[in-house]
Amino acid sequence: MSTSSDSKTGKPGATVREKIRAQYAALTQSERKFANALLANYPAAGLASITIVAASADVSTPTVARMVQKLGYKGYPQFHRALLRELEATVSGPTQRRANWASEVPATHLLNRFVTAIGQNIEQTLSNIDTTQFDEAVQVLADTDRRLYLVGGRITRALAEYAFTHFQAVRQRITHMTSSSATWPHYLLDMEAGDVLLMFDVRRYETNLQRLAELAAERGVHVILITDQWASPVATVAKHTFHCWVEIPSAWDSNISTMMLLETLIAAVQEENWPETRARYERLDEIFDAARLFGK
Amino acid sequence: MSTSSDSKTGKPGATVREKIRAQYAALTQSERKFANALLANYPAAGLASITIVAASADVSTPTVARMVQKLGYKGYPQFHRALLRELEATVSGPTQRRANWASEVPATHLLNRFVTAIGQNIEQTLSNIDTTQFDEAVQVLADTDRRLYLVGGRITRALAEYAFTHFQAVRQRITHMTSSSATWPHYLLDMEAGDVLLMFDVRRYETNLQRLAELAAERGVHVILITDQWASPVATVAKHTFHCWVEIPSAWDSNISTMMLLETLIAAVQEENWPETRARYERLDEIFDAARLFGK
DNA sequence: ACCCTACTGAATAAATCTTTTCACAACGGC
DNA sequence: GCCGTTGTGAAAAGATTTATTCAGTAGGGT
Repeated sequence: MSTSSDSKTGKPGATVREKIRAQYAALTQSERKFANALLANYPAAGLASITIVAASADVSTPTVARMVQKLGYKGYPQFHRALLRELEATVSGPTQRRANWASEVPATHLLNRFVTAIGQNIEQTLSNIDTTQFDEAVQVLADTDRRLYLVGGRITRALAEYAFTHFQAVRQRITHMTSSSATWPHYLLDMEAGDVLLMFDVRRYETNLQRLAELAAERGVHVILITDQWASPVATVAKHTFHCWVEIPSAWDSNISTMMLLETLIAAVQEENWPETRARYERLDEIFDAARLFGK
Repeated sequence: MSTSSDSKTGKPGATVREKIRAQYAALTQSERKFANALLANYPAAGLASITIVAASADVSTPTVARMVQKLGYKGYPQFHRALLRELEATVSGPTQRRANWASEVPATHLLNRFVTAIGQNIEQTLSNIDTTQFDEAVQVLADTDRRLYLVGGRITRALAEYAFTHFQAVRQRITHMTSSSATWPHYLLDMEAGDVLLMFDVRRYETNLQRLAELAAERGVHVILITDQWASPVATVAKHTFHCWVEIPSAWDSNISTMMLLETLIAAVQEENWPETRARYERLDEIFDAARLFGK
């Protein structure tokens, strides 16, 4: 469908938004700055004069002028008119309220049903988090005197993996326990009282994980559990439990809210000890740069 | 606060529409002509230059200038700004609804700042998805005549992993290309024209992935790219590209919107061929049950 | 018919916006 | 490290817009 010439100038009838998307790769840094500002407040952020619009995106007027030409408009006034025509069409259309979304995604489209469900899940999850518990868990996770173990179930293994990659950038002494439960006894052997086990367990709950949590708890390990709204049996031995709403119109469960909680935990741990984290990031960058040269 | 002039010009905070209604009796014939044109196409008919706006209402510019002063604005530019602010408020309506997610969590708490950012990312991502492209990509991903390869970068490997686990439940002939690029040539060897490569690449973009995408594309492989708002260089060879907004108040990028897009794709592929998928889920359950007995 | 008042838009001057040019800065390749 | 390329914004020239003035016109009252 999409030909190469389209990607240069965009279809004549395309919306400004579409044109920006089509051209995004070809935009320079400042131009993207403006593009982002416009997309973030579309179309209002493009309906003032070029001077004002440029100033509020914190770029110069020539940058805006150049960009609209890249998008295929002869000049700023033409671009302005295009936005206005779009606005006119949108407002006179039936779905005035959700103009921003509805303009491109029909309400009945799977995308929209899905995002609505996810929004509800996030809302539910958030309103069921006890900030005190959250802050406590963050303290524990940020404490490098404790070794941190990560483990997930069949589906949530990917989340544990994600957690591992990010926590690795933030702190040391982390272990991702592979999913194969056959190897778990070896890890248990090394766990000490005070160590932390961050565990993901959503339905269908796995007996293996429960057994692991029990054994760890017996050894004085601090178990933090991220589970679903119905709560894994692991909750009985966990010191901190977080519930994530996961239902979506589908045969399986969504892990968006789970991931949201995870990312927030990571961000909080990172903030907890920012100077050290920052130093780690810098060193990490250096090493990646070195590795890149390596590969060449 | 309320002066006698308010009764003439309307309350300071009133919308332009309200001000026009309030002043309508005091307007002259030509001014009403313009007022009607504006109300009929609100607010677009007031967002161009005074010259254009006057011409399309078939009145003179002084008429418009006089009228906006009657409404209480110092001049046309101020009137223009007022309309723009209204538009902004309308369009950002759904965003403000997100503020209610806050529930009990204090507004300044990291959780809240984070969730707000994520909400914006999801919204941005959604409004930048072309449903046609989305539907096309789903068709391709659901086609089991094509072999499906999955690959991610350093961070997004976990997403590829997640995609693999779920796609496995939905369809056959899938391969998760491990992150170690040393093994990629073997996979490339087996790729045929028409096969699909679903690739995750968010900044910092990896040269390896770009090279892989190029080689695959040369062999006629259909590359589907999930990237960030700044677009990975892979986009140039990808048949379908999806942009996910990933910025959060943190040193790293959020992959919530990425994951949302992924889950939606999986759900769509699943719906595409529901009877078969359902049968697979049932058999999968049986096998898990059998495996459970196994382990005891 | 006459005047008076209020309204309207052509014309204009001032202000603002738009575009282009150009010099400098940042980056990547050699 | 150097050089060519590319990106960026200050500045100025050119175009447009805005506000005002003012002459002409329409309508209502006497």
